[in-house]
Amino acid sequence: MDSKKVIITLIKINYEINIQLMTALKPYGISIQQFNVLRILRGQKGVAANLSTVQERMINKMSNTTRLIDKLIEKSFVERIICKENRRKIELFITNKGLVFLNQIDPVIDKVEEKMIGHLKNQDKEKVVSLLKQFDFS
Amino acid sequence: MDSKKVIITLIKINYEINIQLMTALKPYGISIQQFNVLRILRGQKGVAANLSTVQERMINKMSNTTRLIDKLIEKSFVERIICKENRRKIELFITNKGLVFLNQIDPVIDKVEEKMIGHLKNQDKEKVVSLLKQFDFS
DNA sequence: AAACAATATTTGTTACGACAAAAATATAAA
DNA sequence: TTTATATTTTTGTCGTAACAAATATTGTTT
Repeated sequence: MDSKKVIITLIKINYEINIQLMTALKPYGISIQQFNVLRILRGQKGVAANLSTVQERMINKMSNTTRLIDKLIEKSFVERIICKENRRKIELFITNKGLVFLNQIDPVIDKVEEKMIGHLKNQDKEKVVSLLKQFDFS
Repeated sequence: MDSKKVIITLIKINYEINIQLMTALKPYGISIQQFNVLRILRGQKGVAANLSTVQERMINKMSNTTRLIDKLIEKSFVERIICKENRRKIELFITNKGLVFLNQIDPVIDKVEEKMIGHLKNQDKEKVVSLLKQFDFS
């Protein structure tokens, strides 16, 4: 099989996944990127996160995290404080409002994900992941 | 296995693929999207393509094809003529310069694709594709 | 023909990714 | 201490995606 075909298939599937996720989030007025940043901040469990910490955990490392977080602050889902020990750094927290919002959305996303691949056998899901991890990006 | 893990893995792999392709194209001053439009136009083998034809064949159907093509016209890789029979339509052609350019880039992309998954067994490539096609986006 | 609907493309807006450069602060070296 | 270097975040710019609305043209109906 042509390598090109595999790549194109994967890119198309990714595109479809994105559409599904976007569509599910749309009624809630939040983008996938903002949603992911919120999830990262929730994962901190009250511990402050620096911008760089968030950035490391994001999929798109080159995105502009400052402005993504600006949007979340506008919505009062996130708070930004200047770090006392090192004033170059900032400290980011998810607010209560952000937590409530996120908890509301989680099942929506879970449902979309299950719809997309919930019918796959466990063995098949593991096979996809193991095959994808064999891709070489060195 | 968690469906979420499969989805996230796929999104991350797609991200890496994009980086590899982008990096390969960068020295040539062209984006993946522009490159793909050029390939679509080459596939026409001299037959004019309408904007809508190009759009149908693109992966990102919602992208702004008009402006993507504007960029290619600036580079003299594409020509745009208003269709005589139906002046709402436009006719798009890849130029000779565009063809030469594309032929120069093809092997570069092929090489990147081979580097990423050329080492996979034929059977494994087919397995990935067949598993990915089982995803449900209805 | 005039009005209306359908089709094809363009334009405008918002959000984000990629990336370079600037700004602010901290740390280390001379 | 002054200078240089490193770190962290912010800002600016461009390209593109998503999407709505506008425009132009054609086709259809009355």
